[in-house]
Amino acid sequence: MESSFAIIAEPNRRAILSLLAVSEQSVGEIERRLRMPQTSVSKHLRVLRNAGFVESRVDAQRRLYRLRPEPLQEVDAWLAQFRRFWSTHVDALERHLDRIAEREPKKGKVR
Amino acid sequence: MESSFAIIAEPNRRAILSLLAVSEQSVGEIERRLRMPQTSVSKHLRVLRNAGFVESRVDAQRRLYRLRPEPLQEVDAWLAQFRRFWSTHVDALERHLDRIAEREPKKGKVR
DNA sequence: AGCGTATATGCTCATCAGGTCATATGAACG
DNA sequence: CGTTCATATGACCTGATGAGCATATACGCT
Repeated sequence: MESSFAIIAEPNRRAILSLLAVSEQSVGEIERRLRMPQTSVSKHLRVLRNAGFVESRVDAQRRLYRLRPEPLQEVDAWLAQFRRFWSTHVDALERHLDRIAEREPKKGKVR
Repeated sequence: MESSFAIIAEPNRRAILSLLAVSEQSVGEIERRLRMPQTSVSKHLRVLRNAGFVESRVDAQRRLYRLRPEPLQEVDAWLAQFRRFWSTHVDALERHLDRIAEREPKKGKVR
């Protein structure tokens, strides 16, 4: 389970991360909110901790988990190479639509 | 193989996507550039096409593959919920360091 | 038609990850 | 100190998936 991408491939882990994005949570809280067996929550948290996505803090018998930003930033960095492509793609689409609009001004459907 | 996240969990598929981010490529070109067996490239491309990451165009015996933006944008949208957290986290860290610096000016270790 | 090139598909195998159940650890509190 | 609450860990099973190999399809050229 090396890459950060593999970690967030799992839907339950994404749900946990989304929860933690709001605020620090205990295992029990996650368990209740996601209606997921405690043992499963603990295992996913372990994976997330090993991969650096979360860190835990002890509060009596509870462990409070909070997010750590680095791995998600890594994913974000990988996505960056495609952002350039998105805009040019959108531009191309717009130009395409413009061409159609110029060539076929028959239908007056344009508001 | 539902989610876009599962698709990009595979390293070879990420490599293919990165290649296509530069420009349209044929299967053979991908095969050579990534030094990956053709049959494997074709299979990954199939997965990518089914998930909407790429589309193909026919050029004689070749198939030219190009990127499609939507699924990656979906991933980007999911990441958005954490961006807020990144900045506040950096701020918190800075405030924390500031507090330490003010409270413990004993050790002259600070440059 | 026949051959070479380019790509796709089907099959088998091995691996791995997640769910579940049982159980262990560990702290709080009477 | 024994019980209860909160969390972690280990074992087993099962399903999914990627690699590799063989083969199929399809186009172009002579």
